[in-house]
Amino acid sequence: MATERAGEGLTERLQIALKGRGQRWTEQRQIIVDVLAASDGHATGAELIERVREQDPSATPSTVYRTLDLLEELGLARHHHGPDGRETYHLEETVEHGHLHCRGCGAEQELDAAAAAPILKAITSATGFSADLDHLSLQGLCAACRAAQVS
Amino acid sequence: MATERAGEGLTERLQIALKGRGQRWTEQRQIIVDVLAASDGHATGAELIERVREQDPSATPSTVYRTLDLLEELGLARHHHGPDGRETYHLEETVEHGHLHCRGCGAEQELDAAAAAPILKAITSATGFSADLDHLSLQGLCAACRAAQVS
DNA sequence: AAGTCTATCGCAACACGTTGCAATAAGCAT
DNA sequence: ATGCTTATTGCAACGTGTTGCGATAGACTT
Repeated sequence: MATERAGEGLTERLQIALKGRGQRWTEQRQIIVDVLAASDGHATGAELIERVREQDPSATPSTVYRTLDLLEELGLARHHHGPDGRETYHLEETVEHGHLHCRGCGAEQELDAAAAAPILKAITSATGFSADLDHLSLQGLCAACRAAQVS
Repeated sequence: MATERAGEGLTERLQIALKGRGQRWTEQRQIIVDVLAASDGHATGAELIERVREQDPSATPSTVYRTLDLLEELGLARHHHGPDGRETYHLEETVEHGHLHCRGCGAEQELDAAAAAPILKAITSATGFSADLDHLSLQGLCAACRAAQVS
């Protein structure tokens, strides 16, 4: 039961993708991918750095952020911005999804692809824009808070 | 035509609102409101600070950000996060609107209330969530880039 | 196996935004 | 006008994320 090691398939995919771009596979990148795989769901940059440092205290923020950027370029990871502008990262394996932040109760809901489909469709027909679900981060009032406020 | 001075009505509204909350009207706040009014459209925190400093070199970032937060609490200003997580602020007088960032060409479109209406409606019916248009910041591909990429 | 090229790393400095605290000054009461 | 209360300010330090640069070390060639 590998709780720390990313699936061999993922590592392999990465090595191949990197080689194809003339880039290199390093111990650090293995650790960062592992950490990202182990923290399924979301993790902020700071959390990821902390966890990477547990395995390799010599790791620095710049390396972690640069690797995250690289993983995004390769389509293996994504990030989005929370309501406070901070970033959270997750592996692309995670189902693509959006986020809803309620400014009333602070709750955060996820928005899966099925629920988002009509929204994305409305966006496209209103604007011609094809929006990325993974960057869709809405703020507003959830149903409960709305009911409470209407009074 | 006052390009630097916020409308007297606005200033008055502010003074009254502040007094009602046991808070104070200061020179700094006047300057910040003026700057915000003069930079119609959007301005980042850093830009606002710079412009405030032109009028009062002793102003500090903390004061500017705290005042912006205050203006938001009073419903006079808003901020939203760009695709890089940085913030942009604008007066509430500005028409409420959302933003569309194209990851292909980097273009930024505004989304006015009329165009957004069906989108907000779709969000509500899919999730029960009542989304804030001013925080609606989408990323994706604009129509032109989509056409170019489909090739 | 040794050498070469250059991607990656660690470091240090920067940029934006936030927070705690002591000094200042706004607004009220006398 | 003078003093009092406390909101506001400036400062300094911190947190997150980014960037430039010299040193390190992968991967390939010979």
